[in-house]
Order: sequence, then structure tokens, then C-alpha cells
Amino acid sequence: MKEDRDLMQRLKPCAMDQILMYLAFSALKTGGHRHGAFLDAAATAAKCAIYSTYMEEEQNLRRTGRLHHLEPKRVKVIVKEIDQALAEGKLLKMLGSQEPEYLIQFPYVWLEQHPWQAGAPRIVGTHLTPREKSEIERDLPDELPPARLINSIQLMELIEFLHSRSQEALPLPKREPLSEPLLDHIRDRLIYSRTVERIDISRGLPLYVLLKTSYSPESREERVFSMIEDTASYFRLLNAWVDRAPHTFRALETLDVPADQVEEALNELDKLLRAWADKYHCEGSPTLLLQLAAGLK
Amino acid sequence: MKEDRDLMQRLKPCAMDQILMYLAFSALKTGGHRHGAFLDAAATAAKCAIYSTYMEEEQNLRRTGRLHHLEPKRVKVIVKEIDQALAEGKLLKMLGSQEPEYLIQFPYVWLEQHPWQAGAPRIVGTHLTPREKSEIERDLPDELPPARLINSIQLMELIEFLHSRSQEALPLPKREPLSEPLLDHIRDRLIYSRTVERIDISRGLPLYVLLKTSYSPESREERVFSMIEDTASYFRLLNAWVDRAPHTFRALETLDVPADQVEEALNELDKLLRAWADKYHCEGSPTLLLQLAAGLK
DNA sequence: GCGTGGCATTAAGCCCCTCAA
DNA sequence: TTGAGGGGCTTAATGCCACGC
Repeated sequence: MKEDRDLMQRLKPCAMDQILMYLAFSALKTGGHRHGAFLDAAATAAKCAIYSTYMEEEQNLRRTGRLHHLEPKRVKVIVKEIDQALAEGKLLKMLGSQEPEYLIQFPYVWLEQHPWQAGAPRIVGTHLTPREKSEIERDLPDELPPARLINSIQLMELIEFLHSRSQEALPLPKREPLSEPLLDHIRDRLIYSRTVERIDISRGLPLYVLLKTSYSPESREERVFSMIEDTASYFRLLNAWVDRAPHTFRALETLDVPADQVEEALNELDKLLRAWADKYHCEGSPTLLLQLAAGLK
Repeated sequence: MKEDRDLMQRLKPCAMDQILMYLAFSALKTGGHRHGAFLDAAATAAKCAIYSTYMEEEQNLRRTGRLHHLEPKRVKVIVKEIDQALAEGKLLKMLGSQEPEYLIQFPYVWLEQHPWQAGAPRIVGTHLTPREKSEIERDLPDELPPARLINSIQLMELIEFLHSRSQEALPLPKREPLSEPLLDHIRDRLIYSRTVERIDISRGLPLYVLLKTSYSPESREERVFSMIEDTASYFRLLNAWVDRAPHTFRALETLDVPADQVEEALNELDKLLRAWADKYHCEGSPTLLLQLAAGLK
């Protein structure tokens, strides 16, 4: 996190580049999206802009190409792609959610395929001695989800299962096999996010434990989630404000506040907002959305 | 604009994809950045995320590659690139500003190279008859910047000049010649943004007029500028809030307000904010930044 | 485990050209 | 001027393998 902010400060990116960087950090580092997935998503967003220009410019391939500096041929392919997405529901290469599906779904599939009942052994079907098993069980963290331990082959099978399931949505020609680098990537991501943990044993395949019932439900992750949702929503509000849509409002205040009064000021602001909202709230009327963020400059 | 919102509604992108789309619309359609420039900027943002992971993961190429699903070789190239940017100030491929430099600077160069003094003819050095010239001058819009009209060759030379000047910052191997498609792109962008206008004449080269003293100073464009700046800043504030930085605050309120009271409510909110800011403002203390946006859901 | 090297495929960002409607 | 073809070069995303540490 600190690394990220340092990097941003040193590179001095402009506002758009900053937004891109925050997005990249969230998608790649926090969310665990593949590098290629992020590039694809950015390319798809650009395609939407091109498609939109094409429609506004009387469906003129050459002119659209000139306005955005790409080949008319390419514009045509892009327009076709978006058209198919709109008409036939073909999937565009977007991120689709905060985290990749195969990571989100992973704990559920494990819980389903390798369930564990209280009292039963967590480790089954290995060549370990009972003594070794109980030693491992003893060293397990507390409060584990009700799932058995699995070995590295079973882990691979789980990932393979999820991968093929996530590929089902794609048309046959676009499906990609689960390559070894991709498998390693997913495994490492699961470990990195502390969704699973590896237990190396002296001989034979390493074992894996499921640590959490869902991918990344830490409190920090929840805030990251809110950050992205809020920013998208804020972007949308400002977009309406740019077009002078009725009932939109934008404010930006900078004020110097003594350090020992900041908390007090923010608390009061919170109360003011609530009182204001209470005063005007009237169930069933059109819904007004208000977003606010404050912090030291 | 409407086209854009329609498209977003129909594709139902997730929050991250939404942010990318708003960015793409702003960069490509409003700002006039090249398609390739946007892709490069997104790739650069991803590179920063990868670099940051590499530093956090004890400079392990293989592990960084696995965490983000790219080849260690590629990680190495990326790390080197960012390192050079940090150490030697080498330029990364970023957007760099709301609009491309060559568009922003265009009016200034025109004004400098083809200045016009009140009373003098706007059109010089063509083979037009005095009568034709005065007819054209008569039809010109009012309130033009003090610049002479130029023909298409002179326009091309201006663009060439700007292009080569913008390439000076790049190291020799990376410089790209001004291709014809690129020239056409820049010309079309200038016309599209109503910075210049073409005047076709019956025989000979078409003429061009400079319409504005600067690229895109319309009020709408100013709001777009604020939108991007605000969003980047909001993103930063929330980023601090995610890490529970002291003195950060985030609020999100939804309330139902009767349509005929919305304006009143927003006005009151505005006053509340100002009063609150006045109350706590104390010159010379640390600066607190507060951002707020509101609108119908 | 790691870094490094080679080699292959495919897509796509760029450029240039021609011809018919 | 536009759409529809043709051709080209180059980068880079993604994969595989192999060597030496």
C-alpha cells in the first residue's frame, strides 16, 4: 500500500493516469485479476468509446477511425463485436466483478466437494501415519471452515474444475486450456489472499487447508470494495453534473483545520449530514444519492 | 453523451469496468487522445502495479509473474522500465494531461506563426482575387482570435511542427514519424473540437480559420476537467480511508426527497457545508479537503 | 525453489496501396 | 469520400522447454 503511494508520488501522473493507477492496483494487487484481464478490460472500454463515436458520426468507419486514430478495418471489427454483445449477449472481455470468478467461487466448491463434519478427521486418503495426521491436525489454525484438507493434486483438480466451468460461458473457439502458468497463478493467488494455506510434509504431496469460507472477506477488502463502488458512482454523479442534469450537485471545499479539531469537525459534519437527510427524507419519493469524502490534502 | 449512457446501461458493467468506461469516454471522445495512447496508459498503470508487487515480494521475478500471470521475462522488462523512469526520468507512456499536448499547443503556435493585426487582411498569399477574399472575410464568424487564415499545406506544416516538437522529449529510437493517418487524425480532432474550421473554396487549396484561442475552453469542457480531477482526488481520499488513515471520512447517504424539494434541500446542504467550513477554518493549519457529489439515483 | 536463455503462436497496433460505388 | 480488399512490419501476450544455481 505504501509502496503504491510512493510510486504515485514519484511519477506525478495526471488525473486520468492516477485513476488508471488506482484501478490497476485494485484490480491486480487486491482483486487478483490477471494482468491480461486488466488490459482486455481497458481495451474493451476503449472499444465502447469507439462504438459510441461510430454511432454518433453516422456510422462512418473512416471518420470514426480518423477521430480516434485507428484503422477503419479495426473500427469495423470493434463495432461488430459490440453489436453482437448488445444483440446476442455475447460476452465482452471485461473484469466483470471486483475479483475473478474462479477465485470467488473457489471456497464454495471446496466446501462442496470436500466437506468435513465435526468430529471426523480432517485428513483422509493419504499414506500418512495416524500419528503424523494428528500432529498436522493439532497444528491447524482454529476456526477453520468445515472442509477437509486436500493434497496438491486435488487442489489442481479443483482449480481445473472451476476453470472449465468458467469457460463454459465462452464460445468454443475462444476457450483456453488451463495452462500450467495459469494454474500456478491461481494457486498463488489463493495462498496470497490467505484463502488457502499449504502444509509441506516430509514425504509425498503437500497438503492444503481452506482458511476462509469466502475469498477475501477481510475488513480491509470490504473497504476496498466500497472504494471502487463509490468511485464508480461518484464518477457517474459528476458525469450527470457535467451535462447539467437537473438535481445534481457538486461541492469541493478546502479548509485549514487545526489537527486537534479535525475529528471534532468531521463528527459534526457527520451529524449535520444526518440531520439534513432526516429533515428531507420522505419515503417513496425519488431517491437522492449523496457521496462525500474528506481527508488531509 | 446520451449514446454513452445508453451503452453503459445496456452492458451493465461492474464498478471497475464502469470507471474504465468513463475514463475511455473522457480520454478518447472528449479529450481526443489517440486510441493507442489510452491503451498504452492502461498498460503503464498495470506495469506500475506489477512493479509495486515486485518490490513488495522481495524482488522475486518468478513470484511476481505468477501473482499477476505474466512471464518473469516480461516482469523484468517492466521493472527495468519503471526503474529507469524513476531514476533517469525516462518517460512512461501515460496520457500526461486531459488532452494531448499537440492539440493543446496548437492554437498558440498558430497565433505565433500566423499573427493578425486588426485592420490587416486575414487572408494573405493566395491566388484569390480581392473580391473573393473579401467575400470569405465577410462570412467569417465574429470574435476570432488574432490569427490569419492559412491553407491546408500551412495547416499540415503546423501539425508537423507540433508533432516533431512533442517528439523531442522522446529518445531517438522511440520517435515516430508523422504518418498521414496520424496527421488526418489531428486535423479531424481540431475540427471536431471546433478549434479550427475548414473553408472550402472553388479552386485551389482549402483554407482554415482558427476559431478559439485555446483547445476546448468551452464551459462543458471545463466541467469535464473538474470531473476527472475530482474523481482522481476522490479515489485518493477513499484510498486513504481504506487504509484507515487518520482524519479521513467517508459518507454515503441515500434519501427519498420529493421532486419539488430537491433544489431546496441541495441549497440548504450547500449552506450547511459553507457554514461548517467557515466555523472550523483556521488559516495556516493543515488543509482538509472535502468532496461531495449528489444526484438522483 | 530461482534467474536466464531460446523458440513458437497469435493478435493487434501501426503503415502503405488499389479499386469500385 | 467511403467501403472493401490487398499487402507489410513490429510488439507483446501467452505458452513451452531447458540449463545452471
